[in-house]
Amino acid sequence: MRSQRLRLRQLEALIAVADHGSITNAAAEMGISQPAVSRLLSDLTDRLGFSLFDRRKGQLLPSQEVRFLQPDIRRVLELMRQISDVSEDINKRRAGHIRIACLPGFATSHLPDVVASFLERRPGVSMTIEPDRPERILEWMIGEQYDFGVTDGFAGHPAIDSSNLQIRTVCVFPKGHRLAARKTITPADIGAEEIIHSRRDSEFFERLHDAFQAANVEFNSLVEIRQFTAACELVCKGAGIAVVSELDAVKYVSQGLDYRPFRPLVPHTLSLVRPITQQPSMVTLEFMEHFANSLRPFQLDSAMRR
Amino acid sequence: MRSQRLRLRQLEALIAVADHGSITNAAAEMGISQPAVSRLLSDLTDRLGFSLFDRRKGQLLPSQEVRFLQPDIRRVLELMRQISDVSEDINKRRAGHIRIACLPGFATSHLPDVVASFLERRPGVSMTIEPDRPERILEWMIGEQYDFGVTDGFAGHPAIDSSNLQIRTVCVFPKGHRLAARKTITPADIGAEEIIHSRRDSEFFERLHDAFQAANVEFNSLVEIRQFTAACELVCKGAGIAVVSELDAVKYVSQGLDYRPFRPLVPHTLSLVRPITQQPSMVTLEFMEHFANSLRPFQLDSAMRR
DNA sequence: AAAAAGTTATAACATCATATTATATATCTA
DNA sequence: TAGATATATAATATGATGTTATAACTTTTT
Repeated sequence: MRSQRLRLRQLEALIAVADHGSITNAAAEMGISQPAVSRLLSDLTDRLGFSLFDRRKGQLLPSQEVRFLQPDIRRVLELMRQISDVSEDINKRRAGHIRIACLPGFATSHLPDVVASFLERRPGVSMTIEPDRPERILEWMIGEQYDFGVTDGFAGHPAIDSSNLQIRTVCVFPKGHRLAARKTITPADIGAEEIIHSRRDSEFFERLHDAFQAANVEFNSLVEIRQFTAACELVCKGAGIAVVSELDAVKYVSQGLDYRPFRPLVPHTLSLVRPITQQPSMVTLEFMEHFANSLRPFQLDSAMRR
Repeated sequence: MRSQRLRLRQLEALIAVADHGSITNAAAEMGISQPAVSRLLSDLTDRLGFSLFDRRKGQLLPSQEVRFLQPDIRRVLELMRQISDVSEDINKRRAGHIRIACLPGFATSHLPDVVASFLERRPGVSMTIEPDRPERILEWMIGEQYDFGVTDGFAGHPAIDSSNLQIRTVCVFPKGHRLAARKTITPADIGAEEIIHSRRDSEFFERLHDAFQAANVEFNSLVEIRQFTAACELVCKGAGIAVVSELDAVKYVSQGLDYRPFRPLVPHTLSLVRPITQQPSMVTLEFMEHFANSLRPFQLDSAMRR
């Protein structure tokens, strides 16, 4: 008769009685009948093999043995409650963890706003953000180390699910610059300027350079740099001008930068990537949508492209 | 249908599947049938409200949501196992905690041996030992702060259960002392010696003093001190002689002390006390018996008293 | 593409845990 | 000791958890 498995319900009854001093009160507290609790306790006594309570003046006091076990028992019950609560939160998309890999520029310019607004109403959600080079971002995705990635000019890979977004680009210059007089800016307008631009082997540079060639304007290179944000910093300091994603440009208006649309349209291709094999968690899906929405105002939509 | 309470069994199944990659293996591991596990999981899915596993190449991989919950779930299962194990140990008297209050002398002389031999074969048992004055020991008992106490000359109290033991006493002197020539020592033998003795208001001093008076020998007081152990220390240093419990005397033979029985019999009364209201834990009962046994060799039994 | 092998889900049912109500028994209070 | 209160036991209902049998689905092999 040294019976069965230890039951959670028995432990709940034990703690209820310890806390309320009588089986009757414990039963009321648990919302079940007194005999139910009585039997839970007698079963538990059989199971554990020692007496659980001493009766003193009508009060049931936990035995020394029970007192010794109580902390662990309470921890179990607390953890069960917590698991329940957290799974509730997961359903409300209020708990979980999202691992994001992105370009370094993104981690400092656009992403923080998006992340902050996302987390604001989701107290149980946490994130890991890993800024790195595009090649590493792809590795993270393939290895399923991260749930979601932001990179640019992604060519495609069998293990990676991606969607490319065309982001509007603008010509940036220091506030008060002569270019501020123009409504849009063309290669011809900036032939005389020194240009800060992305790497020569990048897809975006190639497209920008083509635009200058087509307009028969010389491309006057000053600095080659990876990140649009760094280019903006340099422009702010008056080092030169640049054509960058509008996404980055807007962050620098408060720091003395001004910008105008660049024509012809030379969009910057942003790639949202994720591991194809792994089913993303619900909260990750929600974040990806949230992120995509945050880019919508900067996207080159069909209306504009015409 | 967002059903019932979270079941332990469901969590066990979840972890088994996560650990063994398939429902079939998990079922084998748990020693139950495959459909049983299948149903536990489907019930749990209903309960939690999100999918638990992604199938990839025939392997079941835990979903992101499950991975997020896994640490807590494992902790619950581990704690349940632990509660089971500890309660086993309690039954074998191998786990528990015993709070002992005793006279300061006891804490350094007799008790350590008894405690050490008791704990040796009981890995899960821990103790609190509080050395204090007799008055405090009684307070501890009345307040149920401690499980067991050792004091002396206890008069009785409605909240305290006690048993008094008569411990043989001996006359102690430095090795090589002239008294070593005698087989037993009487007041007449030590009339010339300076005596180190317990407090004048103690029951034991009174009885000792009476013995001297009955023998018509002057009691030559040198030092009055609470503890027998302290008296032994002084005797070792050659300060004088003393009549102390044999219990304490034996600890000092290795430190240059010698002793002989004292006549007439003036036993020292040791009191073992415990709170009367509180049922002691099984391991405490066992310790009290162990402790009483350890005193038996020093007890004045009826055979000796004649 | 079909067959074979393996895995999982569903159905029908047995058993045990956990609840109920009714009632006997024990314990406390006056 | 009587009455009030608390607890245990009995009879029974229901849900959780198990079983076996079998259908449905996947993956691998032919």
